[in-house]
Formats: sequence, C-alpha cells, structure tokens
Amino acid sequence: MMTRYNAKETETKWQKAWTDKNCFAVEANTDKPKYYVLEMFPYPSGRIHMGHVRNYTIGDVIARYKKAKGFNVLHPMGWDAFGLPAENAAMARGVHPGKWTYENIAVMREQLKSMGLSIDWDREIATCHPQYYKHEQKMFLDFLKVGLVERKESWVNWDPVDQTVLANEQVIDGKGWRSGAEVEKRKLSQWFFKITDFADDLLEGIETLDRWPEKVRTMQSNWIGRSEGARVFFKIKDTQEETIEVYTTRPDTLFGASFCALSPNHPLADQLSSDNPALKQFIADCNKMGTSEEAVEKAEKKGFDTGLRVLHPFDSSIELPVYVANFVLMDYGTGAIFGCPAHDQRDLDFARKYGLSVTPVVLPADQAIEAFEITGEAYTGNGTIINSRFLDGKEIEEAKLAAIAELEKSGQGKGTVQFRLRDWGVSRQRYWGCPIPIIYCQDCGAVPAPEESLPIELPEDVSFDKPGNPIAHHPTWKHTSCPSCGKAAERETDTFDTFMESSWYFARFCSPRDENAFTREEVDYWLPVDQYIGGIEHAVLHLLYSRFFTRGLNKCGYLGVKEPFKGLFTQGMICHETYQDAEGKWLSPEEIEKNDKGEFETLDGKAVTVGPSIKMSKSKKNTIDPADILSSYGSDTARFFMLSDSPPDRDMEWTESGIEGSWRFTQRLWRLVTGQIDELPPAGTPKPVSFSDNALELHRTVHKAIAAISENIESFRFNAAVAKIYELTNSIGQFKTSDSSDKWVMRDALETLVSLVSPMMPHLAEELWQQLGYSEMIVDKAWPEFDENLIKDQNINLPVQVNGKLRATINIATDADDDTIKAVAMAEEAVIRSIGDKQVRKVIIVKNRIVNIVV
RNA sequence: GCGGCAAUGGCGGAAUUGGUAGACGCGCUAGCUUCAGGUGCUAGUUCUCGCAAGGGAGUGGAGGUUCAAGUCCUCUUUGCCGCACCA
Repeated sequence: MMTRYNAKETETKWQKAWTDKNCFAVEANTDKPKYYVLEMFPYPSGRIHMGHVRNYTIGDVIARYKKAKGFNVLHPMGWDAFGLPAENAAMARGVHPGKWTYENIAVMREQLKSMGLSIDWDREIATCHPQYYKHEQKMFLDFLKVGLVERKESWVNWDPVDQTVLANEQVIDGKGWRSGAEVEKRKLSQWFFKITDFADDLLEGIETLDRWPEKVRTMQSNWIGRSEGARVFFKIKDTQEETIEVYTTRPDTLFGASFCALSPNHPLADQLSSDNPALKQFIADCNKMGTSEEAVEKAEKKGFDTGLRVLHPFDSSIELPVYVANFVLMDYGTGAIFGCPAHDQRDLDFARKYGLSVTPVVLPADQAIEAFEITGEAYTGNGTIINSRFLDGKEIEEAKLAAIAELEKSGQGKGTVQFRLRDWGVSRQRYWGCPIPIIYCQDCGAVPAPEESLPIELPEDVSFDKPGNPIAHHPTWKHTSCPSCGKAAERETDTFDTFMESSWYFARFCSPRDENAFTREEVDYWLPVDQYIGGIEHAVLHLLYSRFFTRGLNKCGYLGVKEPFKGLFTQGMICHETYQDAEGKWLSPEEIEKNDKGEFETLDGKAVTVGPSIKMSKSKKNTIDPADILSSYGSDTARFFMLSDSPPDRDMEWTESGIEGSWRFTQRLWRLVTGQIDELPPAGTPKPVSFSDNALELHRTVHKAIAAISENIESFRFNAAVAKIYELTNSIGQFKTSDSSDKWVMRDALETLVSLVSPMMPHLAEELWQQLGYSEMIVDKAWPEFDENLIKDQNINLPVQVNGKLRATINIATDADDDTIKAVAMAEEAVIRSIGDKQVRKVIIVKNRIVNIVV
C-alpha cells in the first residue's frame, strides 16, 4: 500500500533541515566563483501576492541551480519598508506606521519561508530600521560634499491628496502615481540629486548592459532623451540689451524662422502679463487647461502676440514677433522656441492660424526649387539648404555645424546638448521615511547635520490628526542647535523619497550588519548583482535611480562598480479570468462554482458572466491568495505551476486546472520513485559493464534531458525545462526493468530526475533523495553532468522530402556518407511513388537534418 | 502620431544556424481499473477527403527570396507595451 505524498509535513521538515544546517548562509570567499541573485525586495503590505510567488520562484530556481553548479551564491531578502501605505493605515486604523510595518514583515517573512526559498535570512534588512537609514543619511551628506546634491526653488508636482511632492516619473497622465489625484504645480524649496550630471554616463552605460531586456534599455534611453542642438539668443528689439534664449535642434533652419514663442510659464511671459490683463487671462487659461484636458484639445495650437519683437541673429533687419504659446513647455529646453513653419508641423499649424510667413529652407533631393512649396504638411526630411544665404547648398548636418559656428562667433548662441531627464527631487512631506539630515539656521542657512549625530531618528510619538507632515507638527523634534554657530535652529522636517532606500539596498546585502554602510572587500567581491529579477513597472524609476546612486557611491569611494545590475530579467504579470453577476458586480473565484452543465454560477445558483483573463487586481476581484494555494497544495506544486506553461517574461494565466495538473505531477513523481525503490540496487552500486538496448536508450534520454534542462534554465526557458521534466518522467514511466543492469539504469534515471527537478520542487526532491538512500541533502549535491557521447545518436530518423514535401523518414547511421543516404532514401517506396516518372534534378542532403529530392 | 514587441490546434505554449510544425501541459473523446474527498491506467485528439491504405491544406493576411520559410525580406491587419506638443 503506497502512501500519498504529504506536502505540508514534508515541506516543514525540509525547511527546518535547511535552517538547522544553515544551508544558504554564505561568505565572501574567492575559491568559488560568486553569483549574486536578487529579486526586487517586497514592500511589506501585509501578505504576499501571486506576483511575489512568481518573482521569488524564478529567483530561487536560478539560485539553487547556480549553487548546484558550484557557484558561491548570495541570495538575500529584505523589506522596502518605508512608504505611504503605512501612514494611510495609521490614519485609517490608528496603528503606528512602525508597528504596522513590522507586523506585516513578520507575516510575510513566514509566508516566504513557507515557499522554501534558498535565502540567507541572516542578511535580512528592513529599510525603516535606523541602522539601515543612518547610512543613507551619511550618503546624502557625502553626495552633498561632492556636489551631487543641491537645494533649489523649483516648480514641483504637488499631489493634493498625498500632500507631497512627486517626481516627474511619479506623475502618470497628469495624476499622482499612487493617489491618482490630479497633480498641481507649486513652487517649493526642495532637495535634488543632480542625476543630470550623469546623464551622458547613464546613457552610455546602457550600451554595456547586454544582459538587460532591449525594451528596458530603450525605455531608459528615451527617458534620458538626449538631443543635440543649439541655444540661440534673440535680441529684443526695444531694449537691444535683453535677449530671449531659445533651444533648437534645427539651427540649420534659422533662416526659415517666422516667430518666437514663450511657454505660458516662462518668466518673461509672467513679467509681460503684469501690465497686460488680456495676456494674463491667456496664461491663466493655458494653466487651467492643465494636463487632463490637454489630450482633448491637443490639436489646437493657441498663441498670444505679446507685441514684443526680436531680431534675427544672422540679420538684425529681420524682425520676428514674440508669442506666448500653449504648446511650448517650460520644462524642456529653455521654455522658449523659434518657429520654423516650413519644417515643423506644430509651427506650421501655428503659422497658418496666425497668418505668419512660411519660408522653405530645406529642399528635398527630388524637388525643383521653383516648384517646391509647403502646403498642409511641414517637410522634416533630408535635403539641401535654400533661401539661407551662407548656408545655401549645404546638407542639413553640415548646415547645423555652420550655423552653430556662426552663432558662437557672433556671441549669439552656442551648440549644446539637451536632456529630457530632470534632476531627481527627493524631498517628501511625509512621516514614514528617512529624515533628511539638515539643520536650518537663521544665520548659517542649511547646515549638514554632524556625522556623529546620525542616525537622526524619526520621532515615535506622532499624530496623524492634521493633514500634511506629522513631523512638522511634532512639538519638540525639530528644535535643535546649529552645528556651526550653536544658535537655536530647526531640523529639516521633510523625509526622503522612498526610492532612495531601494537605490542601494542591493549593496547593503553584501555586509548587512557592518558599522559602515559597506565593507569594501565584501561589496567588491559580490557586486554587481549577476541576476536581478523583478517587474517591468520599475523599468525607469527604480532601475535608473539605482544606476545613478551607484555612480554617486562610486564617486564618494563607497564601492568600485558603476553598474549595479549586470543581468536583468523582467517577469510578466499573473492574470486570471474575471467573473460578473447579472448586475455587473465583480465576483471572486470563491463566490462561484461550476454547475452540472459545467457553467459557472453563483453559490446561490445565479448566472455568471465569465470575462477575459486580466491582471489580478483587488478591484476586479480576480485574485488568488497564495496562502490558500500554499496550504492546500504546498509550495512545490505552486512553484512548479508558476514555471510551467508560460515563458516567465510573458503574462501567465492562473487556472485551477493548471495548478491541479501540477499537483497530479507532484503525486506522480512521488509514486514513480517510491513505488519501485525496494526493487532497485542500493545507492552507490557500480555501473554495469553493458546495458540492454532499451536500457541504453533510457540512459541516453536521461543524458539528453540533463543537457536540455540545464540549457533551458540558463536561458530562462523554464516552461521548456518543465516540458523536458515531463518527457523524462514519461520515458522513465514506460521503462520496464528485467535484469540488474536495467535496474541500475532505472535508479540512475530516477536520481537524475530528482536532481533536475530539485531547483523547482526542492522539498519533494529532498524527500525523494532521502528515500533513494542518501543521508546528504540534495541541496548540497552537484548538478548532474552529461556525457557528450551519450547525447550523440548513432542512428537517427532522417526525413526525406520530394520537392519540399515530406514523403518518408529513413533510419540511418549518423555517420553514413551522402551516397549511402541517397541510396537508402531513393529506395523508399513512398519516395519512388512520389518521384514517379519525373526526372530527378538534384538531391540535397543536409547531414543529420534532411534529404530533399528535387524533381 | 512615434518607437518597440507579439500573432502557431478548443486553450497555455514547443520548434538550434531556415531543415519532419504542433513537443509538453490543460481540456475533450472512448475504454479499463479501483477507490468514490480533487484518483490511476490505455488509446485518440490541427483541419479536411477517405472504411482504410493514402491524399490535400495549414503558423493573422498578401507578395518575395530559397531545393526548403513559423523562422529571412517587403507591404498589410490586429493586439499589447512604452513615449507623446521634447522645439
């Protein structure tokens, strides 16, 4: 009587065994090659979700595989523990953010441990711990010293719901990324990281990241948005002193200019509006239109003639009108442009609307100068410069250089490089974040907090009764004395953007308990991260900030690398079918069941509409709680299903039948091994001298499986690896043993199967390994090696085509020569029939691939 | 609008450098066995003509290159993602 596999008991048993033996604790040591596997650390929101299960399963397979391959694998875990949800919980339920966070961590740690991950838990960190963030405060002060930090008054994106400043990246479609509230513009004094100082370096660095998805590299490079062009100073006619500075990527088209335009937020526009109520009204309208309606009205270009006139830099007799125009962005370039309607569609639309001249200055190669005119569409292609005096006859690139040279000679402009990337504003008006270590003194201004005073800890006793920042409301916390003059002074009450903590946590894992941020030898040994795994949603924000931060830390001597993540893998999302009742109310999978006809209905028998499979979300109620899956099927089955079917970089669909399938496989594997173990020779029996043909075939299949599965794991094709596991299991299941050498082959096959599945289903593998008679754990065993000779076949089935159509397959020795192959192929009955009485023109033989007979 | 990615059975998806399309799983069909808590085993399952042997068609669509195309090239359709008045 065979027992069923008891996942719950077995998984607990091996988790304890791994912990007791400290299997995943590692130290920097140089005899083995190192391998650093890191999954993006979770925000402790309360409990893990399916996205975590997928993320950590993928990482764990890589970590366990690399360990078996002989690498010294660092695989740590921590908590991205600062952030708004903790404060929201505080406001909603009156629980302190710290308490809420640490309680969540405790729950989620247990959940992750129940997954059986090969984590070195001794390295666990939580970013809200003062022993973590004190280093961040020090880093900030060091960045300040080397000029990577500045305080500036600037327009910021203000989230009225979260009452805080948002970075550009955190504004999505004009709304706060977290709150979804309409973002407002405000002017505030903020701390900034000069990420733009590294703009070129960050862009060039992308080239070196050849193990990153192309998609992410493109997104980063677009985000940095480098463009080459010129700044041009247009003299204002009336004063001849003041100028308007514009940015252009097309200095070659300067002779086609017919106007200049300012952004509504341009300081000059503001100044001019003070005695011009109509302009003031126009600007107000532009601002009111804001980001949301912009989409609706984007087609319409509107402008307001300021009455101001500027002089053309190459010919002061040419005067251009100056408009304030709604399509000019203050954030980009200088907030002012010159318009060349012939070669820019926006400028052309604008010129048509306000009756401005349109002079073509670039002639397409296939056009005659007399016949060429601009009508409805601006010409943006290549060509030769015309109507432009000293630039005439030049090609565009050549003309750009000539125009810039002329501008620089006359002091009316200069060639420049422009980036879309903006500096990173890190001040947040929140409580649950890392305090910014700055003290404001009336006499000395903003003074860095002394290093020996770090960490500057958050006050514990705060209240969330009033809107805004609870730290600022605290009665005593902010009062201190000036480190420089000793007078009474106030602390900065803003805290850091929580993207700060995640910008260096990967390095802290190398020496998580060190007094200093990092032990230099440790970070030098472990960094960069060899394989980073996480969601595509961090393609720009987190990954770009981390790349910047690593450069900053490098500049300050903390570490030696410039790129933190050598390999990056972005996994897809988890999707599930959606269900709605007759009223359109969303139903969760627990609220429905299958009726006799196999259709879904509610538990009280009402009709259910089944909707498409979409990303799991609370709002659509199509989530599955991993806790339920883990307790009913166990971790191995859940992990195995996560890896089956869908390639890991694509979205996967969670289905009941899919997890059931993996569950059946778990049981089948258990039966396959335990069911015949008593009949097999004991562990360590020497290899027999010869095998039966059947046994040899299985033996070859086993070695082919080792080769294929290793290759599939290395290249993140886990679904293909799972398929090979199934195939191997099928082959073993069909194999009938008769003599002792067959039994040896059977044992060898089973042992190999267990080894190959062990990164995916580590608990079951340990249990079966023990059943197979080993006292050492499989976690410490080397990955199986394959024998080259065994994966090469002596005979193969070779397809034979006639005129590209398959007519037969012949079984032939792999080393047969072409004449033999041809003779055998031509002798096939089906081949003879297909050729008929036609003339054979050519016979193509591709060794061990195919034969094609052309008639 | 610009850029990127994708499209293969009822479904998820396999398929080295172009070389037997549909591996593997799910689902479904038929049968067997045993237990009935979601079992196990065997056979079949791209479509189509045929009792069968054996044909024909087939990887979103249209062309092309090639002895040979899911794979390469051109055009096109649909879907997803990113960016979006960036001067």
